[in-house]
Parts: sequence; structure tokens; C-alpha cells
Amino acid sequence: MMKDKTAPTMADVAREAGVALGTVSRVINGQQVGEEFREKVNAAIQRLGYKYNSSGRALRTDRTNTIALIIPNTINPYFALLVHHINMELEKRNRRMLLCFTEYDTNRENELIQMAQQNRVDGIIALTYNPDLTIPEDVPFVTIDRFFSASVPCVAADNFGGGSLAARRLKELGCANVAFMRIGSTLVNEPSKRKEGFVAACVEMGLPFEVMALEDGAPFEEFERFLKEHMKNGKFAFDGLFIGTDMLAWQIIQVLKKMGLRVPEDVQVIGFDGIRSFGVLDYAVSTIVQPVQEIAEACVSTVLSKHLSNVPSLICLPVSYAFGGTTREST
Amino acid sequence: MMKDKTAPTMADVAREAGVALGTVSRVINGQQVGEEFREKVNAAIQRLGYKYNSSGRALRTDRTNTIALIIPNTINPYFALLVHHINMELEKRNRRMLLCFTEYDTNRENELIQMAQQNRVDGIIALTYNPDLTIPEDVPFVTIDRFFSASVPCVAADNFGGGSLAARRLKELGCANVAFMRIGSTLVNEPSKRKEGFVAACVEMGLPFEVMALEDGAPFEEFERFLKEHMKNGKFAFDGLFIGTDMLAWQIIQVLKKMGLRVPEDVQVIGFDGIRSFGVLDYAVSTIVQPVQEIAEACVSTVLSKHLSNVPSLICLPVSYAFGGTTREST
DNA sequence: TTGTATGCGTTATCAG
DNA sequence: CTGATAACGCATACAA
Repeated sequence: MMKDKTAPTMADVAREAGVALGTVSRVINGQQVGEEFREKVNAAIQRLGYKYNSSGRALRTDRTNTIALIIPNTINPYFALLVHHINMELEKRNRRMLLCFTEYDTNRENELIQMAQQNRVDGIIALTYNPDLTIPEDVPFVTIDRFFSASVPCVAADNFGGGSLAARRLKELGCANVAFMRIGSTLVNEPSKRKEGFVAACVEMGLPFEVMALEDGAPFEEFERFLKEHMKNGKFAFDGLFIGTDMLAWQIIQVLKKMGLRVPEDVQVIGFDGIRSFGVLDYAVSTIVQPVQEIAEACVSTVLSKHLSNVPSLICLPVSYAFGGTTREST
Repeated sequence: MMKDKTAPTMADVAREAGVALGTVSRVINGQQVGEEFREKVNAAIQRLGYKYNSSGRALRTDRTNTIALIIPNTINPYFALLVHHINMELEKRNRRMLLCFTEYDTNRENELIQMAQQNRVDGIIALTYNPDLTIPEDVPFVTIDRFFSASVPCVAADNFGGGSLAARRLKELGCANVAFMRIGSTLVNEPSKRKEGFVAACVEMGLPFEVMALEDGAPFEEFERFLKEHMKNGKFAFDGLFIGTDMLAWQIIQVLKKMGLRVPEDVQVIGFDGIRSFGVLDYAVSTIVQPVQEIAEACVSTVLSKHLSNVPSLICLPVSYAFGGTTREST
């Protein structure tokens, strides 16, 4: 159980097999080696139960085969999904994941980047909010949902298109008065475009709309107040709501129900993200689904690409609509 | 953006500061160093933007300050919670997490243990199902929810107590005919005791009960069949259900509703795990809550403890009941 | 207290 | 195609 009796090294294997150290290395790295030598080495490896030491390799090659993922947490189901798919994509490519949580602490975001660099990760994938994020120059860096500059690749869903899709869908479903609601950081990032897309589509279609946006930290009661203000003698001003995230949509729906409104009969609600109950069951609400798998694939292949210079600086992936019980039909 | 211009090393810092290599190392590791030297070194570190290379340190000290967490996935909200709290506990102790997903693949469980050892992690925390798991001898190993032997520490919630608590609570809430339902691996692990505790309490209280247990892979329809079989002329045989997990409880409740039964008016349901909607909102169902934070703390402090030999081999942590809308009252 | 020198396990360069 | 040997960056035992 204790970590004392030092593990066998390549030198041990070489001695056991009666060959040179370099030969063992070559066998392990699958390079050209004479058949008889290869067999002797493999036999010795078996006998000794040798496992190569990646610290030594990392020091020598300056590659760890490890990617750091910096993300707020894994409690939010969307982040949990992202972590999962990114890890799977890394696994496919035989890379490891160093997982770092920021808990939305902007200082920690920077600290974790430093830490990841000390650990000589081969790349960093980060979903952050710090307006003054220090982006390292000497390690491949990919951001999610946030565009910095053309020199740092950003992967995101088509948030604008998603907002627009939500508006069009609500109209198709018969809505005549809609509203957009969100709470989030003041930072302008890709998810900010959910509103833009929604507004643009409403304007284009001539669909009357309102926008209710709160900053992080604002009390939830502000939403309740907003909703109640739009309730006049038992009649609600909106028959369709597009909410910035599925989680907020869920919360809003609870309020609507307490106000005596039925969802989707009286008000139809569309969220954003594509969260399922318990991760795998039905969609929690009708929603614009982020293509998490594709986002993960894009992040990983980008961060691992040899020449980051000729990689697109903004990878925008298509979203889709999914029925989750809070709209009037599934399609 | 590319990873070429080699980062400054301790030797560079030493040269820049006009001191010896060892002195730099001592400053960095916070050992006794003369004030003037310390300042010179720190200044040089700043000037060069030096960050120590943990590959070098790992090779030299045979410690990586990294713990591997081996777990099925992070899509299941309970696992997501576990990952989160374990990571936070590691962070507190200045350790990193290497996250590995098994996807319930028993072969991969063993492979990941090998991989973690190659990566020279300082310890492994694992939640696995392989009946023939190869537990490494030379690295601290802690398991979650599964007891192997006295020599490998296991951390788990008090599953037996939780089952018993569920039975007692259902009785307090007025139930007269109850059932336990679960689906899971045939492996006998700590969660298996949920049934034992439930049955024991029912027997002790003289509460009539039935048990419906399915093996992993069985079709969900079996549960539907079971429920419908117990529906005789509009009357359901049970007024209380204890379900092995919150997720299954949620699924069962959908079936009950489709059968025209009201929850909690006609049937009260208690799940297990303590899952909240979107990770942070209300409990998804009334539930026996696992003390995830405490489980995480126990895993981390155990895996990092110097002498695993005098550590308890089974750490069993108390659960609690929480109202989640599927029982008739809170508290 | 500081400087010097060695070796951790590996890969890569050179000779043979 | 194989063997010997020199780094990689760091911590530490030992010398000053």
C-alpha cells in the first residue's frame, strides 16, 4: 500500500532482457527493432511488470499528453455535459484531462492558467468570465463561448441563430406577444448573442417583444416582479417566453405556475442549452440544444492541432430545437 | 502560440540573479534563505516570468501532487456532484485532479488504473464495478461505495441506514403498503444495502412490503409491468415506494402519473441520492440525501494520508431525508 | 547559509 | 539495427 519499493525502470528491463537501454525505449515506442530483441524486451517487461514513467518522458520530451480544462464547475448540468464530452474526445486521442474548477472566481481563472502551465500541459481549454484574462502565449489555448481575438480560437454554438430560431419557433407555435429573459454576467460573450438573434428575428417578423435582462447577483425577485407587472386582471401580457438558459426557464416556469398560469397552455416557454433530466432522460424544458458533442470535438481537435495559426478563430456550431413539454407541440 | 521558445529554467533564474541553482530551488520551495538572496531570486523570477516545471520536480521527487479520480461519467448528476466536491477538496490541499471516465466499461476500469500509475499519480480514488478489479499495491487507493477488503479503504454513505430511514419515514407519513424498486449491477456493493436496510426496517415495524429488483440491462418495461400488475380495479396496491435512486424514482413517477395515480396524494415516493434540479434548485424528488461533501472530504483525506495502514477500512457517513415534493409533507 | 554536483527515467544523438 | 551516452529541470546530499 505504501509508495516505497521503487518501481522497475527501463534500465531494469534492459538488464533483465540483456539488451541496451535504448533498445527498450525503442520497443516501447514502437520503433524498428529486431524481432528477437523485441521479444526479449517484451518478456522482460512482463516479468518485471514494468510500466513506463511518464514523468521521465515528460521531462525529456516536454509533452505531457495532458490537456487542462478550466470551467466553473460540474454541478451545472451543461458544464457537466461539456466536461464529459471533452474528456471522451481526449480519451479517443489518447490524452488525459487535468480538470480545474473556477467556481466563477475570476482570479482563480488566471491562477489556474498559471498552474496548468507549470504542469506543462500540452494545451488549455477554458470557459471563463474574467475580463482581464491572461492568455498564455506559449501553450495552445482554446476558449469556449467567448471570443478574444483572431489569435485565440473560440468554439461556440450558434447563439445568434439559436435566439433567432427560438423566436421563429414561438411564432410558428402561435405566439403573438413574446419576451426574452436572462440573467448573466455583464461580459459580452457568445451567449450574449442569444438575445440579439431573438430580437433580430422578432423585428424581422414584426413580432412584438420585450426584453428583461438582469445582471449576475440581482435578486431573482426582480423576475417575479417583472412577470407580475405584466399580469393585468388575470391576463398575462405574453404568450411566449424565450429564456437565456434552461435552468432559468425552469425557475421562471415555477413562478408562472404559482401565478396560476399554465405552461404550455397559457404561456409557451423555450429555454437554451438542451438540459435533460438526470442527464439522460427527457429535456427539462423545450429548448435550443447546444451541440455539445460537436463543441467538444472542435475544442479538442483545435487545441491539439499542430499549427494553431491556420485554424479558424471562431468555430460556430449549429443548434437545434427540441421539445421538452413547455411548448404546444413536438413537431 | 506555438510551443517553441523554451521556457526559462532554474538555471536561467540563477544566472539572472547571480546566485547558485540550489539557492533558486530553496527560494521556490520556501526554505531558509538569506533575505538579500531571496530578493534577488524573486526579482529574477519576475523578470524572466519563470514558472517551475513540474515534470522535473515529479521526476526528482516521485510525487506529482495529482490524484486520479476514476468514475463512470459526469452526466449522472450524482457523479457530477462527487467529481465537483472531490476536486474542491483536492484544490484545498493544493492537489490536482486527473479525471478518468469508465463509462461503466469494466475493462477500461482496469486500464485506467494502469494509466494512472504510469502517470505516477500520488493516489487513486475509484468508483468501479469490475468484479475482478486489479487494485494496485504501490499507490494509495480508495474506493467509493464498494468494499474490497480491510486493506483497501472504502468510503460510502450509510446505505443501510438510508434504506431504513426511508421505510420509517414512509410509515410516519402514513403508508401501509410499501415496495422497494431498483435496477443495478449484480455486484454486491454498498448501495446494495439500501434494500437490506429498507427490508429490515419494514420487518421490524411490521410494515408489509414487496421488493422489485432488476439487473442492469433489463428493459424498463419490466417496471411498468410490475406497477400495472399491482393496479386492481383502479386501486394501487402500494401507497409508498422507496426507489434505489432518484433518477429511477423520477422515471417511475412518470409511469405512475400515466397510470392515473397522483404523487404524493395516492402514492408517496422516496428516492436516494439527493439530486437537485439543475444541480442547485429543489430536490427532484423526496429523497435520502448522500453527504457528498463529507464523502469527498473522506476520500481525499484518506487517499492523502501518510499511513494508509492505520486508516479505517470502511468509512460510513450518515445520510438524511429531504423533502422533494413526492411525499405528503416536508420535515 | 550558499555553492556544487549528482541522479531521478526517459528520449535522442552518435558511433559501431 | 543496436549500444553507449548525453541531456531534460529539478531537489538534495555534501562541500565550502
